[in-house]
Amino acid sequence: MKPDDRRQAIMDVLMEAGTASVEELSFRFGVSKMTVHRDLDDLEQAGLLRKVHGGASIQSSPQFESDFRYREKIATSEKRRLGEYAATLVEPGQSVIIDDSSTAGAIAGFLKDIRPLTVITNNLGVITDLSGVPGMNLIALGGHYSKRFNGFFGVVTEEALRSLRADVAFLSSSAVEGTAAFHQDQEVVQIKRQMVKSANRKYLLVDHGKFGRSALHFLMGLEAFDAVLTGSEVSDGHARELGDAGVGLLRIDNQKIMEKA
Amino acid sequence: MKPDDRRQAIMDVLMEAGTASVEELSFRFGVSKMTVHRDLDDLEQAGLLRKVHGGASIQSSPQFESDFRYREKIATSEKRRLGEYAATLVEPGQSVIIDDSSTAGAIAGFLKDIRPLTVITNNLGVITDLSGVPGMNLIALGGHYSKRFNGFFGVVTEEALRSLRADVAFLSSSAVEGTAAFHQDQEVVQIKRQMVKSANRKYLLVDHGKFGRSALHFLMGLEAFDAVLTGSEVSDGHARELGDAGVGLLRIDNQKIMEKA
DNA sequence: TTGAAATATCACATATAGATGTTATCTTTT
DNA sequence: AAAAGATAACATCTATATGTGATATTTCAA
Repeated sequence: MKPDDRRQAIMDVLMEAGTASVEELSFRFGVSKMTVHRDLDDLEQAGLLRKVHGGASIQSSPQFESDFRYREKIATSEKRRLGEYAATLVEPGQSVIIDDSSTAGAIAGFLKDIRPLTVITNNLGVITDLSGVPGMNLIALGGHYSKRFNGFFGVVTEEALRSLRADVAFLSSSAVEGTAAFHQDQEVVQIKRQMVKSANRKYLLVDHGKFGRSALHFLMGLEAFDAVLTGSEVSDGHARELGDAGVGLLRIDNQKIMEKA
Repeated sequence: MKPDDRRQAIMDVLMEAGTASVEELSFRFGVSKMTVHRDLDDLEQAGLLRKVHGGASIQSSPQFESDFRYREKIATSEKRRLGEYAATLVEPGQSVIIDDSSTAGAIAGFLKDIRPLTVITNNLGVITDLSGVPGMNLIALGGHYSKRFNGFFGVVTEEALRSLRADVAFLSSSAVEGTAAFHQDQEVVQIKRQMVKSANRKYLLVDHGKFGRSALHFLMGLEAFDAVLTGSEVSDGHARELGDAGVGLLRIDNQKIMEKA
């Protein structure tokens, strides 16, 4: 295991647990405490965690939470799982919309083998990821770049979307309360709404942590989506609530779908 | 000097001279012939050159020439020079269009200090380069991605451009013959033309090697540009030809402008 | 507040992977 | 076949990563 891999792994541990001791990390990765200290210093330098006496804890200010570098890491395993499953909903030859979220972005990696394929996105991560994949028709949505979301937004984006039509769209939102999705940014909301309009089938991908939270702007009701994909970790209460409202919910297990409500 | 730097440097030499001997490279970089061999093997593996007995020569099939990985490397110093000068034509607060070319792309690095600034581009290299620069309002033009040009093209791109207006545009073309610019790709031509329409001042940046060559599609007459920027290496004959036709030509020296025709 | 225990840091020693050079041997060119 | 060049195998060198033990700092309880 190389240093960089170990550091990534440390972040993964932190993302899960929120906090970890030097002792524990040292044992877990089979390296000295000194090495763990050096890793933590490095990661702290990069602004990814905060060292505390005895270990480290994850940065978690509100400002930090909405930073995409943070968001792209949290719940990585759940996101990968959702992404992997979502990719099975796509057939070769289709066109797919992917929004600016890191959750939807996780699909990109799994789409590389489904060719030919058209991918439409305003997500810079996805663009970088898929540019140069042979057999991949990559359509970028322009717009002004937002560092916070690592994507493109605005009238230009919206107009470009209006002239396009896709088979499937994969979106995410930062919060799900009751049977509606919410997002903290008006501009992002605009684009997501247009994406839904421009696609035949629509799926909302949200990790279980998003349930029961709210955000400033109403995005849309969940009934707008063909299905909501989330991790099996989601509480039965939330699952039932959606089921009662007639919203299709797919709880994705590590191996397969758990339940089709 | 690190291995990767040396390999890059070897490519630079090759780009200039077209061919180089192992002996020569070994001496020039102060390493053994064995090391040069290893470098060349590596670069050959990456498809960037062809080994021949005694040295290496550059890959130079027509297909390869129009590959952006190749284009982004040739005449680097001249391009940097043009880019650096071009940046002086931009004032803080303005909006700037940069096209898909690597020549125009070279401006990006020099624009980072001119803030605030709006940059409009379909060049993925520039987007990657400028995303995250604070004080920079980066507007990407969408469109379908072309690996060959590492940029975005098509109706979407064109439409986005139509709704935008910039103070300055920096373009390049693959050939200049007489007093007209040419390009090998129809789709690219479309976008460049719209860029010119969407900008107040327009500059064409071309390294001296582009003069006297031609390409499939007529792009536009040079009189459409406020000035043509090129290296001082350009022949007097070509310079005179432009001057006679009333086209503004700026020959950029290593230190300053040589001549203002 | 103070001192013992826990933890962190520092400076140096060691280990390791990658890069390079050398020489001998094989291959190509003429 | 001789000369030039390429390759292979091994030795050496170097930067980076890691570990160790000494020293400093922090924590917490008395």
